[in-house]
Amino acid sequence: MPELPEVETVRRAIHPELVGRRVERARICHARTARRHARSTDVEDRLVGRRVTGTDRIGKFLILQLDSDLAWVIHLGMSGRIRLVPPEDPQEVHTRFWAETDSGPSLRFIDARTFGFVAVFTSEEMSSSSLAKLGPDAWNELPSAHDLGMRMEGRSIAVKSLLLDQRFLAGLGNIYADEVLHRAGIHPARPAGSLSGSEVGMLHSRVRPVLRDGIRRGGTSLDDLAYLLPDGRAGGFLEYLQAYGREGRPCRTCHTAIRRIVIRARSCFFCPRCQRPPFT
DNA sequence: AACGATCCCTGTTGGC
DNA sequence: TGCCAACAGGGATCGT
Repeated sequence: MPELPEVETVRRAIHPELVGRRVERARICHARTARRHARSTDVEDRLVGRRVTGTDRIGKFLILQLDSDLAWVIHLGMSGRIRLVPPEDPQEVHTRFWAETDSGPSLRFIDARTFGFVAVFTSEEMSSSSLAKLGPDAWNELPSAHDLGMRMEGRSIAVKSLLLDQRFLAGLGNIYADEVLHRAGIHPARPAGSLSGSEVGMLHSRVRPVLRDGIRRGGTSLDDLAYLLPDGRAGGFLEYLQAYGREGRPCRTCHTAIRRIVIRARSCFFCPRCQRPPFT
């Protein structure tokens, strides 16, 4: 699934291709993809004629800054994919949005399950949108271990669920949360407030290295349906995962079989030996 | 405020 | 081989 490393990979790939380009044509092909606006044409009308001045990312939200103080916001959801292609390339199935630039590549948004969206926000709309509720970015603004510990204190919620809460920390999804917990040796069902100081320190210390490794490999491409790089290649982090999707396979540290449990309707993969369960 | 449950959506998978 | 229910999951929303 596209999480922080995947979105960051996309951002880095499209930055040199799109910054400075002007949008000449834009089309929402599936109304749900523009659901943050009253009408699909709001997205199209606001985009056409605008120039891309920069790129940004907050958590899993990709932001293309535009002139006229507008922000082009794209969320990949769970099956979203951004392609940069020559305008004459045939359209892929499940193309939900496209934009053509002046003498540059076309951006295509392909999203089979339509959990993703495309929006163009004014700065006022940005500050009242869901982006304003995001917690610190797990890559660019990771709080200190002390700060994280303070915010976990007294919380009964499973630490895995808290890591998925984008208001707590923005950018981790199901894959990277499991990877962080495995590398930190912490069981996903542990109440967040039950972690010792040194456990919070371990957790904190694994966040950026896991994200860094994911970004280095171009993210995780799970299957044909989901995330790919903008040039169509698959990300290479799948074979480096230690926990996610590895049920029954040996832990890379201790060779114990990885287990799968469900917490809050989310799969959690963990090593029962390296990640000790909570006392109950 | 904190937390859990439910819904959205559709390609894939597994059971019969 | 064909059919269909179950499954996957980020974020919004609602109930307790």
